[in-house]
Amino acid sequence: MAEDDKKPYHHGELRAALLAAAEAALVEMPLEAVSLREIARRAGVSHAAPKHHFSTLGGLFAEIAASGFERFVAALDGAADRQSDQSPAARLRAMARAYLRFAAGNRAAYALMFGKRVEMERSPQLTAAHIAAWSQLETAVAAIVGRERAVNGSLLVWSCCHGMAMLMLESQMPPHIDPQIAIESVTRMVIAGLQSDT
Amino acid sequence: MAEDDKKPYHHGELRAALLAAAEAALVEMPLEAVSLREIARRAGVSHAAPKHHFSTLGGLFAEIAASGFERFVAALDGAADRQSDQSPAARLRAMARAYLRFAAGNRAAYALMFGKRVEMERSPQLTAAHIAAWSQLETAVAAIVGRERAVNGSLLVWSCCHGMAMLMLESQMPPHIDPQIAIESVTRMVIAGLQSDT
DNA sequence: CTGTTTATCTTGACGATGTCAACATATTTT
DNA sequence: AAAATATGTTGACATCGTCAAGATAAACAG
Repeated sequence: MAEDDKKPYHHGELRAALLAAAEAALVEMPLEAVSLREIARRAGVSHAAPKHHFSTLGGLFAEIAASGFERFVAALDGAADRQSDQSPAARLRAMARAYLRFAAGNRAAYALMFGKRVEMERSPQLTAAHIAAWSQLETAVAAIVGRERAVNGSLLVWSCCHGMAMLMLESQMPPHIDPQIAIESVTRMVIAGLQSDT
Repeated sequence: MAEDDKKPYHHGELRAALLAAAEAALVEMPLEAVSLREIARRAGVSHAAPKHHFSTLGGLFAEIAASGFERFVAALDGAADRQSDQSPAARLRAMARAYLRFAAGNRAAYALMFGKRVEMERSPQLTAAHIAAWSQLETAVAAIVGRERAVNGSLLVWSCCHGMAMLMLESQMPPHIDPQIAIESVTRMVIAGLQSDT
């Protein structure tokens, strides 16, 4: 109902508009180049307008990271649920695939979620989401190797997924590798490593 | 022989001093906070002095990344050589350990080497070092699984190491995990995954 | 040894940034 | 309707990277 207003002094939905503008900017330019002023510019407001909605640029980014975490956890949960009739190993593989698909499809959010740009400690919501994601994974791993080895096992899985995601996002993977095939192959080997004894 | 000079107009070793100041700054403050002016300040010169030695801040960082790569490749090579009488798997594990030790002991260099802060494409030397590191790893993996599977295998190892290194450096590992034990456990599982069939 | 050229460093400037304070305008509450 | 509050705008400040112009020392030519 507010799409055709010329230029109302009050935007009305500025908070949401800023988040949208930020996400749009984040797909078009590198993270470091996204400034508060740039976001304000894209939203069509003055450079200081965001102050009333986000105390700082980090705060805005933290909000994007938080919503990213929500979708992330949901994606992993969904992937596992869709395989609930399969073996624990199949469920874990589905989660790993979902992990990498999320990273590829939400590059900016992923970078904010796992980068140092937003300081996790500042937002209890963020740390909670982070821990939730971890224990989600740990549960899936425990179904395969038992609770005893779940800690180190989930670290293995997480490291692999995170590392691969980072290599992809920062385009540092060897160019001759097909991501799809690589994902299948690597997830298979990771699970084999999990299931090995010792 | 030049440590006690008062304030010679010409520094004499400014290029080296700037690199040293940058590395010092990088261990004391987050990467994004390290500015050219801060580096100049630490070196005791004016804010524009670095211009004559490094065209840009990125250029200075690129140099640090390049020297980091040299030490990195040497560390991996050395670790493998020291195990030359052991099995290929033992050699690869030694390399993985060396990888993570390097990351932990050269946080700033590692971040610059594998982050987006310095654009690899700009320096042929950097890309060469990067490729060298990869093929170094690929060779070690090929000794275990054959050349056929070496590509995907080395991606597995690299992803795990890189991911774990990143989690450590950005302090996003679950707090209750002992890094040393984790490294041993994860490298063992990774190699088991490599050796699994299919 | 003297004069000139060259490399290095300083100073001052520009536009851009994040953030704050002061002011303007709209919405909500009283 | 008036007052209080929320949400914009404008202007300022310090800091940043970078450039251009001047200052100073070193290297070099004769």
